[in-house]
This record gives sequence, structure tokens and C-alpha cells, in this order.
Amino acid sequence: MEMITRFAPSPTGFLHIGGARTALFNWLLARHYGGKFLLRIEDTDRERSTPEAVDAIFSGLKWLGIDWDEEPVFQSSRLDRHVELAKKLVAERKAYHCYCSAEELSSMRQEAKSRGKSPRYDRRWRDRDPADAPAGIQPVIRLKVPLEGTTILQDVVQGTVDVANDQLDDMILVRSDGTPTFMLSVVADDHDMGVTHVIRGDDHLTNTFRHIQIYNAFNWNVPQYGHIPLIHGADGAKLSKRHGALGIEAYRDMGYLPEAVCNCLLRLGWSHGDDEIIPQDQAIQWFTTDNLGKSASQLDFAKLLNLNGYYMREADDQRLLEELLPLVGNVSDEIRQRLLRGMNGLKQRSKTLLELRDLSYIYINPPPDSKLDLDSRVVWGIIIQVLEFEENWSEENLEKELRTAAAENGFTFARVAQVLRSVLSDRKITPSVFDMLVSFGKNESLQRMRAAFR
RNA sequence: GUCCCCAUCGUCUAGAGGCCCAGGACGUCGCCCUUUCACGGCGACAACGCGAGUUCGAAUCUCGCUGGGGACGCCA
Repeated sequence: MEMITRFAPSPTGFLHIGGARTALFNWLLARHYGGKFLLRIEDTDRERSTPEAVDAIFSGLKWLGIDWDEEPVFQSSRLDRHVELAKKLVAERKAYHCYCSAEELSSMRQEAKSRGKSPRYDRRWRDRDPADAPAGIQPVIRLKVPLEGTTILQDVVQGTVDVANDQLDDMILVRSDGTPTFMLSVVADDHDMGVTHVIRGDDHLTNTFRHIQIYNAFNWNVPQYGHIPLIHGADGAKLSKRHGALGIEAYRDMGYLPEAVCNCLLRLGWSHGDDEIIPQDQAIQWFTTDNLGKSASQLDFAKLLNLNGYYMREADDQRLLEELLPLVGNVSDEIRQRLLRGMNGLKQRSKTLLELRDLSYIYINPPPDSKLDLDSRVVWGIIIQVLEFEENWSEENLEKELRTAAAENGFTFARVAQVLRSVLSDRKITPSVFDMLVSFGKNESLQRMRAAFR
């Protein structure tokens, strides 16, 4: 049987790091087994769902290199189907109408709580005669959950977990306004979409028992679940939009490469021995549910940065140039060429695209002159002029040009070297230029330059 | 409060009874390479939450405790 996985976010905000990881795992699983990865937008909470959030999810996934099969399903388009299914359960006496008001329910919960019990619905309408229905009240539809026994979940991550049925509520399937709830919709959609495997955050673990009850009521096959631990913030609490959870696009804006973010996410809760650097194609080969961890983790920015540095160094120069150009605005063709030539040196010193941008500054603009005296600024200007105007920067003529320019302006080459050194040791943005300079000279012209530097 | 889950270096993790007085990676700190920065190389520091069992032997199994997290909505 073909494996079908899915990612089913609700579009109430950006795609955050936890969601991205969930998507990644489901995607990897499907790709590993040659199955399908589907996307479903759970937009039934019309209050909070926005089209912007839908776009953010699509673009976030695309950026990460996660593609999906078939058209995304919008849950809101399937409401009729869900309600119809609920009505069928009512007809089969597996579900029933409940006429409790919101106030009634909350006082019920209050009371249960004060007696140290779970705040739950007391099932007062479960077996009541529908003829008792009060007039003018729109009922909800509730599922009849078995009063006894246990519900057992075979989770691919958590192992066997069971819960006593009396812990489960007779949950609401259809609201009094006639719309289906999340509980019903997920189950119905997963079933209709043919989903065979669901990897999701373990905040859904307890919901799963309810989902299983719904599957049972319909006599449907329950998919394989894998509940992965949540990613925690630095304070150890669940990552939420309230504290520091960033949208995936924030990582892009900080200059991270998608492959680095993916690699980092992958290693959060999944491992393959001692392997750390795992490009996407390798991940597809290796990823199975077997190596998923059971304990919560935190995202380590230092590690992300390190990983990003690695992928920066590995990245193709031309590609980096294309990533860089939007960050530096309009530059001439000449500068573009110059950047490309310098890219190899530049990228080795950049852990993010933002750092690459900062390092590139000197290729695009004259250097700032804050730390130099007037004389030195002039010399530095000469150096920059040479860099600006010398087309090929070949090893022979670089030094020659520097000498000539220095002489023309009444400076010795030693003075040029001195300024060069002082600027370089002083300025974070300059080492790449220095590297560029010395990289030309593997021969005697470098030797002479060296001598001048000492 | 009730139910559920989790627990190895600061962080991410390896480890499925002897291979572990616990390995890798990031970070930190040294040293080396280098005319600078970075890269790279070498090394150091650093963890099995606690307590009982089971066993010849436990990071690995069991129980308890503690700690952390999650769920208990006509939200998803």
C-alpha cells in the first residue's frame, strides 16, 4: 500500500519552526518510501485564519525545498461532507444531540473542578429522549464514547500508550451553528485523503485517543501515528508565537540558507548515528521513523550558525551572488563581476548571507575612513582606486599599480603596505580584500610584498 | 486538580545489559597552520536527575521520587 503523509497547518500565523519540522518529517517519510506528501489547510476557524498566513505557509515550505503532491485541500471546502458524516453517526445512534448551553457547560466544569475531578461534560443528553429537546435551542452533535474499556494507541514514536475511556469526553462533532469541529474534520479528511501515516507534535497525543474513537465509530482504519516531542524555547516551555517563536521567513531574512535550516531542524529529534551534516538527498535516503527521539529539544542558534557557515562555504559562487544581489541593491555589471571573482574568498568568511553582504561592502563602496589620519586616508584611497580601476588584478600588475599610484602621490610602497595593514587589522570587512590581494601572489611579487609588510 | 508524555555534557544527540570510569557535533578554552581574518588540524573542560530493586554485571530493565512538558474548549 502506498504511503501517504500530510502536513495540516491551520493558517493562523506564520509557519513556525515547529511546524516546519513537522512538515519536513512527513515529507521526508513520504519521499523515503516513494509515497505521497499532501498538504491540507485547516482553515475552519474563520475568525483567525487569514489568506496571508496561507501564503506564508506555501512560501515557507517552498523555500525549504518541501514540495507537495496534488492540490492542497482546504478544509473549509469540505464542511458539508463532515456534517453529513456526523448525521450518519446520529442516525446510527453512535452520536447524539446535546442541548446544553455554554453556561451550563462551564458551570459543570467549574463544579467538577472544585470537586477535584476532570472538567468534563457529564453526558446528560446521551440517552435522553430527543423529545425532551427544549424548543429554540440549536443542539450540538456529540459522539458516544464507550463508557468502559481503554483506547490503545500504537505510536511509532511513543510506543504503546493507552488511556481509560472514562477519561474521554463525549466530544462535540458539530457545533450548534452547524459547523464541524476540528476533531471530526481531521479524522474525516485524513480518511478521505487516504492518509496512512501522521507525524505531528505530541501536543496532539491526547487528542489522538479521541480521534481513534471517531475512526472506530465510522469503522475506518486508523492511520499510523508518530507523536514527536515539541521544540521548546530557551526557557524550556513550548515554543509559541508569544515567546520568540519565529516564522520561517525570519530565518531567511537573517541570512540563513534553507538547506542549513532543514539540516538543523532534521537533527532536532532525529538522528543517524554521529552524522551531523545531512543534505536533503541524504536525509531522504536515511529518514525513517525508527530514529525519532522522544524527548523535547531546543533550537541552538549557535549550531544553526555553524551549519549555515558550512553550507555557505559549500554553496556555488554564482548562486551566492544571486542571493547577495537583492541585499545590496543595484550594482553595476563591473561590480557584479568583481563580486563573483571575490566570492570564493568572501563566502569562506561568511556564516550568513547578511555577513556576506557586510563583507561585500568594500567591493561596492569606498571604505569608511573613521580610524585613519588624513594621510592614511589618502593612501587608502589610492589602494581603493587601484582596486577599482584595475580590471584583472593579476598578480604582476597589482603590486605594480600600487607602486605607481603611490609614487604618483608621493608615497612609498612601504607606506601603502603600512596603511593596508592597519586598515586590515582594524576592520572586520577588510580581510577579504587582503585575502584577495595575497591570493594573487604565490610568487616573488608576493615575497616582495611580504617584505614590505614587515 | 485529573490524565498523558519525557529525563545522557551548557545545547543537539549516540547508546537498545558487559564493546561506556559513556562517543560525536555545536559552543567555550588552549595549541598548530597562516603576513591578518576565516577555513582546517590537534587537544582540554564538560553529562547518564535521585533512591530502591532485578542481574555476576545497568546509562540501558522494573518501581518510587523529583524535575520538566503536554492535554483537559461549541480553538486547531
